[in-house]
Amino acid sequence: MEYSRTPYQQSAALLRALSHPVRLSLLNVLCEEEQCVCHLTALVGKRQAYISQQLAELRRVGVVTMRKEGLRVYYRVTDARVRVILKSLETPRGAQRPAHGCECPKCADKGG
Amino acid sequence: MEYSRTPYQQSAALLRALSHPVRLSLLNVLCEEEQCVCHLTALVGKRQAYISQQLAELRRVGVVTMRKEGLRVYYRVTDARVRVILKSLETPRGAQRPAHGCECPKCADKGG
DNA sequence: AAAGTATATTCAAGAAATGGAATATTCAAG
DNA sequence: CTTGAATATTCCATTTCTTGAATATACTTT
Repeated sequence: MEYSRTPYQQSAALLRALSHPVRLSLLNVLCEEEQCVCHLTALVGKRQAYISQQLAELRRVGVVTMRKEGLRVYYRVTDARVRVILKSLETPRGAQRPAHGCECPKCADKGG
Repeated sequence: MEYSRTPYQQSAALLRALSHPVRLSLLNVLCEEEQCVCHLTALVGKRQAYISQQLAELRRVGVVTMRKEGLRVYYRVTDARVRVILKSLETPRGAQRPAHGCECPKCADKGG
């Protein structure tokens, strides 16, 4: 698992953790404010064990943190990027400016 | 595969397409401006067929579009969310305000 | 139409994610 | 220390992702 050469490895791992319907809905709630597991379980409408699994996944990449208080466990978002990303998902798609010619390194800068 | 109830399904698919080191590096280049496949291949340093595979994946979720011009094929980003997300990945993590009590629907709003 | 170039697609095997079931852990109360 | 409640973890079968290899397609030139 020698997976840490490109700077994209870590970003990819973050995005992968987010790229799941249930985890997204969890984060969406958590982005507002800290919540306990029972709340999250009720909101998402899945088994508690399953919710815990998904929360563990989110912890694994460090986007949420848990805090115990008696029997309850409270989760909250600890990575600001999550909010930006979740918010951007609501954004309309939008397009981009057209094109221009090609200046491949393969074509122009070919001196290996 | 009856997977289209939550609005998160589609967002998750988008994020999943992005959550890959090679695809991220492709998008990073494409976010600047349109590029041809040979350019992308040279930049990323992988086999051409492989790059095409990843570009196809990105096309599948609609974040890039291809345009033919002779033998060359030019790709460009067509989903504004991609830029926001990629940019946010460079952002420092940042933390969040503390906590408060719990008001589970399970606890308070229990009238099922 | 044959040959060459740039790019796309298909196939398959190994790796990883998914989600259910059972079970373990932790804390509070008695 | 036993019981019960809230949450976490482990195990496993199934599905999905990954990526190399081979091959196909599309366009240009001759």
